[in-house]
Amino acid sequence: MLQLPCLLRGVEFHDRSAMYRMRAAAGSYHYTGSAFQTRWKEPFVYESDFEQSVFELRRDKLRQMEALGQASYPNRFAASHTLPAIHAAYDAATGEQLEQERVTVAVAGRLMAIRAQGKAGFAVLQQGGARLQIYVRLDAVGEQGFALYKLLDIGDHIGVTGYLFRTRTGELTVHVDTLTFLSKAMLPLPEKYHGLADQELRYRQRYVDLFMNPPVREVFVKRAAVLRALRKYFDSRGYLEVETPMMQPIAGGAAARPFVTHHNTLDMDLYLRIAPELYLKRLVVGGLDRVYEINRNFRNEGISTQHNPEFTMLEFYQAYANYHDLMYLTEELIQFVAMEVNGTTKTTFNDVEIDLAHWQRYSMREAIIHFWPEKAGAKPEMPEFANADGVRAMAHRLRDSGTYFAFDDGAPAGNNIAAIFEAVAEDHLIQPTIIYDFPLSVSPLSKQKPEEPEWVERFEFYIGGFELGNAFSELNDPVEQRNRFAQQLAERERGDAEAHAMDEDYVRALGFGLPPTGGEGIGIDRLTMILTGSRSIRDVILFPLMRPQAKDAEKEPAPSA
RNA sequence: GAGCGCGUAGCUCAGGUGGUAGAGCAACGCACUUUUAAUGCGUGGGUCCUGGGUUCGAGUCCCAGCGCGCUCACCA
Repeated sequence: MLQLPCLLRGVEFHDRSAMYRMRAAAGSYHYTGSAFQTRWKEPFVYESDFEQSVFELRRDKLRQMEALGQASYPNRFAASHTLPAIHAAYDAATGEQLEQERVTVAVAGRLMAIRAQGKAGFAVLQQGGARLQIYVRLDAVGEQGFALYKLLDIGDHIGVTGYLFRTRTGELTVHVDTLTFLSKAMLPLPEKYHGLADQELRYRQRYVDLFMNPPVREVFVKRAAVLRALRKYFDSRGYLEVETPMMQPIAGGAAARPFVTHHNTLDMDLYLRIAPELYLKRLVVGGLDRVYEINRNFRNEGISTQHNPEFTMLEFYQAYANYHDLMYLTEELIQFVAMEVNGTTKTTFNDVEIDLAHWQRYSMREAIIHFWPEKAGAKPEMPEFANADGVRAMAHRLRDSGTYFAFDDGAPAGNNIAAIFEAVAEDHLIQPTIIYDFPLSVSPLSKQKPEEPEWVERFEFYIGGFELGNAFSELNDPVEQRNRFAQQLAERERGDAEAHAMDEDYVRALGFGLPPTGGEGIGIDRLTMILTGSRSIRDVILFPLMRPQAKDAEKEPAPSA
C-alpha cells in the first residue's frame, strides 16, 4: 500500500501533506500529522506501539522460519481438498473406518486457534467457511517441523499433509506429517471468543469481520446466490442482460439528488446515475423487447439502516406487458429467489416470520383506508381522494391525531396522498404486499389509468415494513412525456430538488415508438436483507460508506469553551 | 438535519457518590505428546475519543467537538 512518489490514483501532488490528507480521506491509512513523518519511514503504518512490537517479533519469526528452510512468502500450496469437501466426505466416517482407510489429505487454511501441549499440540484451520482441527506431534513431523509449529501464530496461513483420524473426543482431525508455512499474520487477531464485536470496526475492517464472524460470510454467500437466482430467472425467460451508462449527462429515472463528477477531456460535468430506467427503455425502443440490468445506483441523500449512497438495483423491462403482468411476475420471482437461496419461502425478519409465498394487494387508496389509525377519526372514503379539499381534510385529521408527515399544501394533491400513504400504511406492510395505483403527480414516467387520468398504472411492493420494488406500465406517449417533464420542471422551480429533469433525447426516443411496456426496479440490498434477516443495509453491503476516520491532525480545532 | 446511547490495553469488557487504571483473551518466557474458550506459573503492554473548564486532584463532574450505533426526518 505504501507508495513514496507523490501520486495518488493519477493525481500529482506538489504538496505532500495534501496527498497524505487525501490518502487518509481515502481510508488507506490514518493521518496523524507530525507524528506521521517518523512513522512513514517504518516498514508499516502502526496504530500503536503494541502493534509495532508484535509486528517486529513476527518479522523475527519469519527469519527463523527461513532458517528452517521455509519460504517466508511461498506462492502456492497444492491442496487435495477444501475444508468443506473434507467435512462433506468424512463427517460421517467413524474412527475405525478412518483407521482402516488411512485417508491422506493436503489442506490449507488460516490458523484460528493453537493449543500447544509440550511436544505435541492441536491447532484449528479455517478455510472456505469451514474449520478443521489438526494434530501436530514431534515424533510425526520431526524436529524441524515441530520447530516451525512453535513459530506459528494465530492468523497465519499454513498447509499440512497427513491422515484423517478421530480424537479421543471424536473430533475429525488431521494427523500431520508435514507442515508448510504459507503466510504470516503480522498483526494480532481480535479476541478469539468474542471476536470482533465493535460494529464500526466490523464495517471499516470487513476483511477481519469476514474471517472472524462466520455468519457475515454466510450473508455474502447468500447475496451472491440472490444475484445468481435473479439472472437464472430472467435469462431463462428471454431477457437480455445489458449494461447502461453509470455516468450520465442528465440524471433521470427517479426522484433523487445525484452525485456530480467531471470529465476532464470533454470538460463536462456528469452525474452518477440515480436509475438506469431511461436508458433501458431506449433499448426497448431499439427492439430489445426484454432487458434487465443489475448494478449500482447512486443517490446523494441520507444514510440509514435502509439507505446507502450506492446501492444495487435490478431493473427489467418487458415489451407488450403491463403492470398487472408484473404483479404476477413479482410474486413468482420473489418466491423463486427465496427457494433458490434459502430452499424455503419462509424467512424471519425483525423476529417476525414472513412468508414470501403469500401476497396481499391493496390499491394505495384502499391501503390508506384499511390502515387508517383509529385515533385519526373517520376513515377516508373514496370520493375524498378525488379533490384537493378532501385530501387536505384527511391530512388535517391525521395531523391532528399526532401523526407527523410531510404535508405540503402547495404541492399537488397526489403528492400529499402519497405522503399520507407512507405515514399510515408503510409500517404495517410486513408480509409481502403489493400497493397499486399511484397518483399521477408522483409518477412522471408511468402510464395513466384510462378511466382515472389522475392515477397511474404503477405499483410498489413492500416486505418487512419497507419498499423493495417499484413497477409500472411505462408511459410511451412522447407528447404526454414531454408535458410530464415540464410539470416536473415546475415542481423543481417550486423548490423540489428531487423533481425530474427534462430529457429531450428520451422524449425523442419515445418519438420513434416505445411498444406498450412494463418495467420494474427491485432493491437487491433490501431483498438480501429480507432473505438473510439482516436489519441494516450495512450488513449486506461489503464496504458500506463510512465517514473517513481522520485522526487528531485532521480534525477542526475545537473552539474553547 | 434532530433526539437517545456508546467511545478505557491489539480484541472483549470492569472501573458506586472525584484520590492518580484493572480482568480475560491475544503477546512474551517456562512446563506439559488426544486438546478444544486447553491448563498452571511468571512478564510486558494505556494520549481512559479530542479540546477546554471546575477542582489541591478528573477515566469519573461541566461545556464544546469528533466517530459509531439506534430512532425520527428525506429517500429506494
